[in-house]
Parts: sequence; structure tokens; C-alpha cells
Amino acid sequence: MKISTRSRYGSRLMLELALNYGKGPVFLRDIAKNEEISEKYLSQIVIPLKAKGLITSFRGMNGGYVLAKSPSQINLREIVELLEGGLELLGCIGNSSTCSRVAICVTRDIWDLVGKKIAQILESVTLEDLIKSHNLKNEEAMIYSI
Amino acid sequence: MKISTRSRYGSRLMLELALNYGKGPVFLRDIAKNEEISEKYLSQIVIPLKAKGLITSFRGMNGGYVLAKSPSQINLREIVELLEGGLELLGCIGNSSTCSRVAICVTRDIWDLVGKKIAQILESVTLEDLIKSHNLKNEEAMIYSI
DNA sequence: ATAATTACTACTAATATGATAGGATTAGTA
DNA sequence: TACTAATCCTATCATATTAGTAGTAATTAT
Repeated sequence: MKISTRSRYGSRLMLELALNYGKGPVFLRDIAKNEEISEKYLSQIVIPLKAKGLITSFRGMNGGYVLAKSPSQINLREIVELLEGGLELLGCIGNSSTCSRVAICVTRDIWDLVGKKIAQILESVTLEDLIKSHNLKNEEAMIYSI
Repeated sequence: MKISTRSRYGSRLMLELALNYGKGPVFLRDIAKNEEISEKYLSQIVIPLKAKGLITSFRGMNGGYVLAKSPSQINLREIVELLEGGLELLGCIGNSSTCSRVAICVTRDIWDLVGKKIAQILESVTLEDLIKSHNLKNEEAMIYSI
């Protein structure tokens, strides 16, 4: 039960955009460099994010990406649910026809609950929260480096 | 972010043993039949469960498996953590040397938190709880089938 | 024009997962 | 002792998923 690199990279990409919110579009190239992620791979991750309206893109020279909403209006659940392809921990939760034992299965109920809890936690964290944590971490790093 | 079949099968196997607690060892063959799971596959899942001391096995004719502790003393976290190979949602949480960005990475903190919450929830559910839910579900099923 | 960017499509390599196969070992029973 | 039914052990296989690459087309500021 690990989260995919897609989700992780996607979250980091979104944080990067959040940090640049209001400063005009950001090149994928720069994000890729900052975050040490393959630009080509990021260019795939960006597609669903755009399709869902979380980011806006500008093509051509001086193009790039911007957050479609303010950082406080985007939470981690939206991002992760999208890139992970749902937050259900079992196939039979979204689609109960995948297993004939749904009516009997007790463990399924537990996993349903856990999945909903995860969604709750992720929903409670906005990109703005991440920015704050990020700034805090950077200050700490500054202090330690003196 | 799905849970593996190993964990799911393992949980169901453990519930099956819990339902037979105090009635002597159960054959893998019977569990496999009841739960509609390949016996050979179950025989692999059983190994770590035994190694961790959650179940005891008896070899030879009239052998089988029993819970090593009472159902109230075994919780889902133990089972899932074992079969899933840890409850960390990221490799860099257990082993921080896998990523050079640990000190900067904000999203990692979130995933750390989520993982701990999952562990909490799973820890709060014992096999005894599952037995109760199971009996309840069976009663319901009886009523509906009249 | 041209240069720099996103958009699109296909492919590949590596890894993990789920499952199977077959025999070795153990122990109860006749 | 021979037989049988169970666990134990090791290897293998097939499939799916994941992570990542490659190349080209479309778009737009200069």
C-alpha cells in the first residue's frame, strides 16, 4: 500500500505552482529542474490536472502552467484522488459487482472506513497549508546552516 | 493506493481462524474452500503470519492452523502491516536515505501523518470485532432471505 | 522565420503481484 | 511398516502496473 510516484510528483508540482501563484506561468522545465523530476514524465502528469481544471496552461513561447484557483482553494484530496485514480483501497468499494462476497465480507467495511478517513485527512490539507509548512521548513534549514 | 490481495486474503484467513477459535486446528483446504481462495496461495500467506507468532501450525495428518492468541488480542494492524510489508505510504518514511530531499519535502510529512492514522484505525479493530460484525451481517442476511 | 514551449502518441524497461507446480517433510492410523 | 493427509519449502511463471523515454506536432512570442 504505497502511493504512486505520479501522486507524489503531482503534489510536488502543484506545490511548486502554488509557490509561484500570482507570478505568471511557470515552465515545466523549471519545475522539473527544481524538483529533480523528468520533464517528460511531468508532462504526462500535468494532463489530468489540467483536464480537471486544477491548473491552466499556456502554449507556445513563454507559455507554462498556473494554478487555476488560489492555493487555499485546492486541497490534496483533489490532487491525489485524481492521480491515484480514486482513493478506494479496494476495487470492490467503488464497484461492488467486482466481487460476489460483498454482502458477507466484513473486512471490506473496514477498508471502506479507512479509505474515507484518508480522504478526510487529505481534504483537510490545502496547498496554502503546504506553502506554510514549506516556508517554515526553509527557515529551519536556514538556521541550521548558519 | 490499493491494498494487496495478500493483505485481504490474509485478513479473511485470520477471520476464518478466529471464527474457529477454541475448536481445534483448521485445514487450509477448508479455509480455501470457504473463502474461494487458492489453497496454494494461502499456503504462502500463512508463512509470515506463523513467523510473527500470530498463528500456530500443526503438521501431518489432522494438522492445520490455529490462532496463537485469542481474537481479542489480535488486531488488523498486525496482520496488514506484516503482509503489506509495512504501513508506510512512502519508501522514504521508513528509510530516509532513499531520498535526498527528505529535509525539504513537505508532502512527505503529510504522508507520514496519513500512514500513522491508517495504523491507528487498523489497530483499533480486533479479530473479535470482526467476528461480531460477521455475526451481525449473517443475521441480517438471514432476515432478508426469509 | 525561428525558437521555445505545450500537446499528443507510442513504446519500452523494470518491478511487483498474483498464482501455480512439484516435491519434501511430518504425523496420525491401520 | 506402509499409507495417507496435511504442512513446508523452493522455484517458476504470467500478467499487470508503474515509471520513464522518444519523437513529433501544434502553438505563440519575438
